[in-house]
Amino acid sequence: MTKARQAVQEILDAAGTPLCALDVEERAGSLCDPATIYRSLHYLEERGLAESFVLHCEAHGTERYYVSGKAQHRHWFHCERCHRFVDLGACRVEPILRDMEDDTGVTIRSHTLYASGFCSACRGL
Amino acid sequence: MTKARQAVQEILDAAGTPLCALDVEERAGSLCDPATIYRSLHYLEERGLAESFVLHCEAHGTERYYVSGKAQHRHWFHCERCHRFVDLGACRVEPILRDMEDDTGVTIRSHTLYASGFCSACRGL
DNA sequence: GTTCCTTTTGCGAATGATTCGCAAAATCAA
DNA sequence: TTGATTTTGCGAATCATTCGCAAAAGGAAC
Ligand SMILES: [Mn+2]
Ligand SMILES: [Mn+2]
Ligand SMILES: [Zn+2]
Ligand SMILES: [Zn+2]
Repeated sequence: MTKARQAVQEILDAAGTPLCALDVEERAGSLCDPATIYRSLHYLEERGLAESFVLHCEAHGTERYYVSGKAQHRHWFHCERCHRFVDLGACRVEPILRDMEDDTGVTIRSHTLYASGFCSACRGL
Repeated sequence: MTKARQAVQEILDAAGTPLCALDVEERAGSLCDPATIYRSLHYLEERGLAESFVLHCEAHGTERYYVSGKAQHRHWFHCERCHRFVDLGACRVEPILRDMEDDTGVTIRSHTLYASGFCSACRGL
């Protein structure tokens, strides 16, 4: 584990919310080059130490977000107004996916689920 | 409804699988400029005539896929080997999302769910 | 701690999907 | 028709991400 990879891992572990590459860069300061951030994220994801999903938000465009792979697999909500993520808790769709596998014959190795709308703070605005 | 928008709508309605912008372009032939394809897709999505999701596949990178908004809302599986989509059937996660709303206080306006792995044809390779 | 080999990094250039600016073309309403 | 509004084509610009490559770092025997 190199210094850069270690730092990225710790940033994700401590975040408590999905981070895009730029978020990680900011938190890493001048520790390493942006390209190394990307490479470290890939490195961690390949080894299951990080997970990612791609979210499209009207305001920010398409961005890939990363979370630590050390926490329990969970899903996220993205607020279209304040652009914060809300933790929706541990994954509840595994049984449904298993049904879908039975129905269609596919073998599911991974899935992406996220929701968007307004968080409770932004709802009445 | 202009000629270009009409054509894009018909392409999505007839597709039976999610299409990326390039797929739509190919099917539209020289009917219009690529920029007009993108603009038409946005136009249709704003009006609920199309839906999209962003999928990241190791082999193809990050791409946005569109489906007709006229069919029932459903979810898709993406094969990591042959890169075809398999229809997973009508959405089954609405009740779970409603529970998540109750648990967290967020208001969900849309959600994205897709799975990936190997389709039945690619499984034994 | 020197030597040789493998891996990682920085830096700048390239990519590729998508978006923009703007003037021409098409639509629409009166 | 006419003038206003919307849409389109085309090329340039964006922007996140990736690449190429040479320098730097790390590692395992001598
Ligand atoms: Mn956002
Ligand atoms: Mn693919
Ligand atoms: Zn909010
Ligand atoms: Zn397949």
